[in-house]
Amino acid sequence: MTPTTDTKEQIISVAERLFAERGFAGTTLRSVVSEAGVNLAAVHYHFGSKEELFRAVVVRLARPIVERELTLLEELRQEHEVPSIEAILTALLKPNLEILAQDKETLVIRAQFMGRCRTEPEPIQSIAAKEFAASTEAFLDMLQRVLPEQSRSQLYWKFDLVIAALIRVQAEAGQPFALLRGIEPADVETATEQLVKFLAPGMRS
Amino acid sequence: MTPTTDTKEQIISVAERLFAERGFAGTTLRSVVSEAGVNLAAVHYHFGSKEELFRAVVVRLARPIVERELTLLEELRQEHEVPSIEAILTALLKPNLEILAQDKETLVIRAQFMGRCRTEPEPIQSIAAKEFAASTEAFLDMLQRVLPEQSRSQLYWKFDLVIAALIRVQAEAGQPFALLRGIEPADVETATEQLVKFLAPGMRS
DNA sequence: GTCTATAATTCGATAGAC
DNA sequence: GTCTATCGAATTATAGAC
Repeated sequence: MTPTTDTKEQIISVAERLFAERGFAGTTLRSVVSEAGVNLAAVHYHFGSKEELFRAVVVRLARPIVERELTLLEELRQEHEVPSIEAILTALLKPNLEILAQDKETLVIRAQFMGRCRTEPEPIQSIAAKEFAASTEAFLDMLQRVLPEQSRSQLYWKFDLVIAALIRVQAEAGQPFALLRGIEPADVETATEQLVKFLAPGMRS
Repeated sequence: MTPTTDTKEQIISVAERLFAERGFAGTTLRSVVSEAGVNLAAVHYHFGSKEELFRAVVVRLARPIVERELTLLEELRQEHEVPSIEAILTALLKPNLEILAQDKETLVIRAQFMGRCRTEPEPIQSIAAKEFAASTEAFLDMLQRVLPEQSRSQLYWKFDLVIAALIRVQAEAGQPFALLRGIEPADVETATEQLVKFLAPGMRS
């Protein structure tokens, strides 16, 4: 590890937490560098601007999630001609909740950050959307194969509500009565199952 | 109408839209007064601070919705000892879709604003929660009577996902593939029914 | 790469004339 | 109630020494 990498990663980690807690506009670079223990100028040296720092946070978080989503979807396609709704939803939801549990300390932070990505004003939201939405069409196509009797527009708003539920679960993670309360992998497993159970019947109706 | 009321209402209306689009921290009072065509000092004269302006926006939006929610819930209570899940969800969702659909121009704005209320950092979120959550306990109690076998925390996160779905439907209203495309009473009726169908099975599971 | 110092702007809030 | 003018603080971003 070079000192550069340490500083960059340190900045990204703190920025991730503060963006998650306070949003983009609510987060100042001074608060980031203060908590990161680095100099203010380091942000502009390594990232160029506040906006590019946000992109760096998104990229570090989104890439492995989207990758795993597409992998699970491809596995599903090879195993079954027509998978179950539950299996498809699990392939969508699990990577999102799973990756949050890799590090106990950052679970809540990353969940909240992902929720923020969908609610930030432009052009911030688009920065996040480009990294996160790579798998959306793939999931819609798969759902259409399982539910051919439903119109595309019907699948569209239902899929939208699934994402809304996921985001809400992520954003509320760690709260007293939230679905995703804990930090153990078992909690993520349980949360995924319950969320699938909650959403799957509605997809069919 | 006194000039005072006009100015106050004008500020609230513009603030509602800008808070919805850019969030609390992302909205400057200067942008509000600029679009409202009033003086910067008028905000502090009428509301005292940016935070109190936010509260004024919340109050104007939330009060009639919460009132109608509680009315429908009370009617339900007098009609049936144990109402159906569908009836309860309808009492919750219909006022929200109904009121927002009264004016097409403000529909999306108010929906986005309601979404923001749940994602703003403290102390902003609490300001909104106090006005919106007046009916939350009533609905949770009613749901508990219909679903006594489910734990309170389970009902809590499920109720939370219902609200998340509602807000998403509102935010997407008017879009080509959205569930709520039109603003006619028939559209609201249909959207409510479909949304209830989507959510009710999950409440039982 | 990291630092200090500061430029250039913008913010919420206020004082005081009218 | 509404206005101009401005304060004091905070912001992003940069210049330049080391």
